[in-house]
Amino acid sequence: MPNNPATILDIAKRLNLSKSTVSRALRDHPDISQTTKEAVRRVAEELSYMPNAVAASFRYKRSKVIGLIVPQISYFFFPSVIRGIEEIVYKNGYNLLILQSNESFEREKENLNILVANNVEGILVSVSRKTKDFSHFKHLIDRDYPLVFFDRVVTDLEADCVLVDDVTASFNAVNHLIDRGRKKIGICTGNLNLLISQNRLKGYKMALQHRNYPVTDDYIVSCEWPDEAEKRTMELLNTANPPDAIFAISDLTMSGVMKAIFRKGLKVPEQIAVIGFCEETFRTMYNPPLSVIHPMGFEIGQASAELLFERINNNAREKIPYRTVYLEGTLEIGGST
Amino acid sequence: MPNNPATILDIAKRLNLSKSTVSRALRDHPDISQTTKEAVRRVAEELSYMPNAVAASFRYKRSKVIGLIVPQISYFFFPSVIRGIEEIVYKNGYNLLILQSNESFEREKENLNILVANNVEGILVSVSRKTKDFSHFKHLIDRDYPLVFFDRVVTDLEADCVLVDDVTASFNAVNHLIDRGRKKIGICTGNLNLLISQNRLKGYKMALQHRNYPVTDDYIVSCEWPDEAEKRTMELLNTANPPDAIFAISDLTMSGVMKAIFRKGLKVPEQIAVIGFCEETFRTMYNPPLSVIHPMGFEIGQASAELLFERINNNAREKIPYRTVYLEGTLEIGGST
DNA sequence: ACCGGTTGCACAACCGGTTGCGAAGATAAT
DNA sequence: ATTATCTTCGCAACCGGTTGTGCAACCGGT
Repeated sequence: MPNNPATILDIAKRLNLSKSTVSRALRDHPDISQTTKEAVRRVAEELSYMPNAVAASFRYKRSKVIGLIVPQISYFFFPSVIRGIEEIVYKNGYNLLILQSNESFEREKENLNILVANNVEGILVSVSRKTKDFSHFKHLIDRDYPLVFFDRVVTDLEADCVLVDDVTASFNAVNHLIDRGRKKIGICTGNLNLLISQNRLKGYKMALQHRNYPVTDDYIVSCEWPDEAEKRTMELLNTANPPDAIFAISDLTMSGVMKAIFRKGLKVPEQIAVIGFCEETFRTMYNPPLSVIHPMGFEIGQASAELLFERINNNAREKIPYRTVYLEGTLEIGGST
Repeated sequence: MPNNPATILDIAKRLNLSKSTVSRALRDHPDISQTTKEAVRRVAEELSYMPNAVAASFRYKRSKVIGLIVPQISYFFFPSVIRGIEEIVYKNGYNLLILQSNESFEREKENLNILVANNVEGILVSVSRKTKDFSHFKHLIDRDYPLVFFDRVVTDLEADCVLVDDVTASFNAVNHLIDRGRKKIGICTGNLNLLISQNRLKGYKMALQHRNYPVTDDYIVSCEWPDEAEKRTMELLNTANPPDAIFAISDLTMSGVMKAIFRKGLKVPEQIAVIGFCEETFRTMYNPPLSVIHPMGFEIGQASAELLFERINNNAREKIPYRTVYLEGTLEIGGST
């Protein structure tokens, strides 16, 4: 049983005015007299009129909404990103439509369709780990649809991207572990389909090679979920020659790593050191607070939204060239190394 | 620089057909011949046609979108709720528009306007802790706009609500602490403007009275954010007669409580016991895993969405009476008590 | 040849807000 | 009094997809 919200026409009828006059009165158009404006506003209030944004955006293609697709809203990274995005979005007078792909390629494609079908003026995406085919994005980019990738960006596609310099940050993190005297350093990485996982693994390997440490697959575990991270880390800890330090590439993997360490009863950092990409809220949940690389969630959100608005607001004839923004993921030393 | 997406008219022109025929062909209407349907589908593919959902929803008021307003997407409770909601929403062929109020009354009102202005067919809300005036909700409910409150529900307003039986669950939690021999039980609660905080405090007090324990304000700390929870808990722990157990009413407060305990260097559960409303992912992040009351996030999400769809799909003449669904927050004993 | 029924499609209205254009009435300038 | 200008507002089109209605063309039966 829906409702009959008052329209602009209801106001017009009450005052024996035309639609256009009411519309202009509400938008404070100079053509309309002060008395009429006041009358219109009074009746609007009386009928508790609420403008139907869809009608206007439908006609003029300015929905004032931008869309966001994230793999999932859990833990602390993506919520931080969202806060960063919201800040910029609200500042520009826009609103944000949030969708989760739940790490599903199909859901991601469908979400993209939903956003386009709903006339959003631009889209921010962090791709799902299942996504190997990027044609659904390419279609939009080819049409100059404003689109910015962040964190989990895509390869082989000309587009705006915002991410931390993963290789360098990982290099620094592992270097730090070596500085602290760790000899056997493991890595708990995510799905290697993702560029971000590849790059963080690359930084890890580079650091080992740089310090003339051996690189062995035995110390590399790759996992999709915290459960799996816990399981694989536990297997690693149970080997004859377990690592004395672990680098976790995200808060999800870190969560699994820490669970395994807890269950194994190891002392951090005495028996095993731990470092990873973790937001402040997350790192301080542990005792002692973890040593981390700051994943820059908030800043990534801000930067992505800013890039997007540059594209949205670009009325110039010439196209903005595609840009990639790298943020520096700084090291924060806690008690876990 | 926007784009010119293909419309149904472009397809019609190419094939010398009318708009209506193309529309019906795409929707597989029986009136249209198989050959025409195939031709339409071929051209649609060729032009990479994407239907403009706004146009249709604008005309027929069936946007197939429902809106969600949460205070914030952090920690683990609301993400769980969102997963529960999504399950039901997708099953019904709808989509979900997520907005954060960021605990701001103004933002909440604005978000509500945005959702209505965007023709969502129903709204799910967990109110901000700043909200004391509920007239913005009342306007909608009076118009039979489908609206369901969950978790942080409202008082003095006839509406559908979904929440855990907070009084009973809290009663059980504190009872459990007493069973474990704790004598001085503190509570870290949230903003007492919220009914949920009031009820959880009520359950706490009832349990103490039930077991003939004194109820003193000295053991009651109320806080808005994890930072504040940490600070207030620390103050409590530093008093001459600190509690030997703390009941935290949410994962946010629990996070602060645990930080204070860590900083104070207390052993859990030897020196201090801890229990609270925490999702599984959160409770197992600690070592040992916490004793908790299951906050039923996923189930709350499911139940709220189901109530909402009952209202959305109700074409009957008579109105559905408002219902309140209570879920049981079961106790899960971990190592913290 | 006539009639009833079916098939396949076109026409036009509709949703609500915005805006270009035009026009009536008031006022000012000549 | 006539013309030019300004003020204030109405008319109608538009956005894109959906659907009620209508109507040719065709088919089969008598």
